[in-house]
Amino acid sequence: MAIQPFIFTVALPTPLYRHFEYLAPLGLDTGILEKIPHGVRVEVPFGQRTLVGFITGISHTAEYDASKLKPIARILDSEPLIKGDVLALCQFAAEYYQHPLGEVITAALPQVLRAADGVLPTTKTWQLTTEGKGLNAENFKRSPKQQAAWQALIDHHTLAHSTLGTYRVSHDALKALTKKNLAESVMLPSAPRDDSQHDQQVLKETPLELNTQQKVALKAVQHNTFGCYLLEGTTGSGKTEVYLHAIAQALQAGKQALILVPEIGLTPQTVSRFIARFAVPVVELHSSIAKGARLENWHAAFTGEARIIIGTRLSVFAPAPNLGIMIVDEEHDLSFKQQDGLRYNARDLAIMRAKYNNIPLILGSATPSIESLHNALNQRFHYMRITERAGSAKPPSIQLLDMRRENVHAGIGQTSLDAISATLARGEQALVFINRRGFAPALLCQSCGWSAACARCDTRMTLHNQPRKLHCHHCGSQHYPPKHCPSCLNPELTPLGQGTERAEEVLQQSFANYPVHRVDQDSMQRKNAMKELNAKLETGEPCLLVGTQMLAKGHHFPSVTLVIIVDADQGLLSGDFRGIERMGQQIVQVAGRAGRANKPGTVLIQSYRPDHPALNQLIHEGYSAFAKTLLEERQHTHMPPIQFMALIRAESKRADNAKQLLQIAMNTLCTLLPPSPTAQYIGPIPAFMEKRNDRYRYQLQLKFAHRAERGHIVAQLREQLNTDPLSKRVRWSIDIDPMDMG
DNA sequence: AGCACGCCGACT
DNA sequence: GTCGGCGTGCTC
Repeated sequence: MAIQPFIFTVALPTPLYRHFEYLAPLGLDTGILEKIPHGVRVEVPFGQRTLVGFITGISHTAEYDASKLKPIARILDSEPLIKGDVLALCQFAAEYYQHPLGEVITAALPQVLRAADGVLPTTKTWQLTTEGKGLNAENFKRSPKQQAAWQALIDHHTLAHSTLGTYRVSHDALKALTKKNLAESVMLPSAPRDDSQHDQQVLKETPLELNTQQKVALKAVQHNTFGCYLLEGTTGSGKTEVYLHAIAQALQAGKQALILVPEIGLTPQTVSRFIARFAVPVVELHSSIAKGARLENWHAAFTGEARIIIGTRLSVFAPAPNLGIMIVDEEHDLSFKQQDGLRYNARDLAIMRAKYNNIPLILGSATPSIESLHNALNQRFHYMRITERAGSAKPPSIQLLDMRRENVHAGIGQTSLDAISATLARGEQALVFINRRGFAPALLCQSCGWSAACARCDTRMTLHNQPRKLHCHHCGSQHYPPKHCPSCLNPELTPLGQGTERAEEVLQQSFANYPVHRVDQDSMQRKNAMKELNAKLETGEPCLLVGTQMLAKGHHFPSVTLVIIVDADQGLLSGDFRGIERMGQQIVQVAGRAGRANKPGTVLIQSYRPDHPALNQLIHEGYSAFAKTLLEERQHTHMPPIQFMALIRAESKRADNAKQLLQIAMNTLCTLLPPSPTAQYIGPIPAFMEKRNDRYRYQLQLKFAHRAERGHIVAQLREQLNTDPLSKRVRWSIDIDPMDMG
């Protein structure tokens, strides 16, 4: 009988939507080849370079011309790094988001392991040889130490060298067994999980008492089967306490918990709350953890040693062999959606992962996304609401200010200034929210109408004062402001509109006796800036906080009793159909910073459109009613989550290239599936900012009534578009379930 | 995506 | 004379 060749299919990190076939590495025998599991990393020659890929299949016949196959250079792992639910999740994501599998798997691994020289931390581990396994206790009658060692290896299969003491296994005995070729020590990449820890105490501190609504919510989650639980609770309602109780149950059952938080939400305080509560290993995974530590944390999750894993969106791919519960905190947050490359939504992938593992998933937010609300009202999610505030905290009183009737000083109304004055006089802290960094969003010549524009983008440049420079917030270019108008030579140029720097300046002048702290990207550059600020705020001394979004997320300011929202209307101006939803979420999130302690808070919302129905509904009936109305609107207009969108984006230095590619895409689409009420295509249309960073950007908006149809059509479109030569000269991408139309 | 090959313009 | 601009083609 002829020897059957081994053909391995390998997923590679290239934008080519195929798998590649390779011959077995040289010098390995059949017995070993047969046992190479899927998901193992391999180093392979690919054209002129070598890449790290992943085994996705083994067969004896090649689809590709067998004479052109090259052998695998080497096998990098003794066990797969991507397997089980994570592998399934990668496969799902690759298909759903139209991305090559090799790139998805590569993205799912920590940076260090994407390179061939990256390996898992190894530990010296003892195991029996085949010969050793074949023996029985009788063989050791005269050497009890060796018998004990042998018995321990029979019971546990492998023993990490560092744990010999705890198992009362003698090193000498093992050496003796090794000499007789009954045992051996190998460097294994992962320490096996110690199952004896299950009965150990999980809690380190006494949990807080839950109120009735929290108890109801917790009871609902007490299932160890798949289910999505939308937990809607205002800031300060004690959502986290519900998470902690639910996690405790999973831990007590010996399971792991995976918690996803927004990018900005992963503060040391968040992590320390988990560490304080639980007596189990907690690891965090996000971009500001150093590479080496990230590999260690990832590895601890991989072996099961880490029982709680907290991380940002990428952690939805974190390995966890024994997952018992997942949590997505602030599930409405935009940072769960990756905005380039593999454009996945970690919240949506979390649902899939919970399904694969048949475990519960809690989605928590004070301001649920319209998507999740839809699922909740649909009964696809369990809907739990906490309306009471935990402890004695009182909800803030919210007031809408009609700015058309206000005396305005640098964007801040007299009523607001009076309220700030009174707050400071009472010895309390106030927060002013302006979602624009810099001094002024425009620099204008009032005699001829010229304004400072970015040369690379279709936008005005923002004036910054420290130092005084014009910045483009879209491409990063900056230069000094001209001394006079370049068009009419007028020496007086006027900064137009309000940014955080100007608000800080004006407020510092008005309230000279109190400190004013600015919180934005620019002022928080320094590593410990936030920490230092928090220390100042914790004294409870009266002060003013001025800042952007940064103030609205994650951080708690317990002494703040007054919140001013300067530009509530800004969201109404954006072209995005989600603009109003964003505005509402932002207002509620910022408002939530007020009155968290026992002092009642006040929120003043400055608006030039105080009669806007959505804004009024939000303020008078609350976020839920507001969101329900938006959902009804989406129902009438067939927008997501009622229908399913895909965006084809294209950009190029020469405008017509991108436009032309999208025109080809449009024609292809119309051939694949003619437009109908259940499949609508718009475009090519210019993106929200047509020119950005010297590139012209266009898009095609696709809307389908059926999710599966979107999948089929977009997959075919992608395939056909890739055969067009123009597709190589234009940067283009497919965005499934886009979160913004920019 | 990379990387090589290949053909044309403007420099030491 | 070469250095380097980017169009084109290929990757098991």
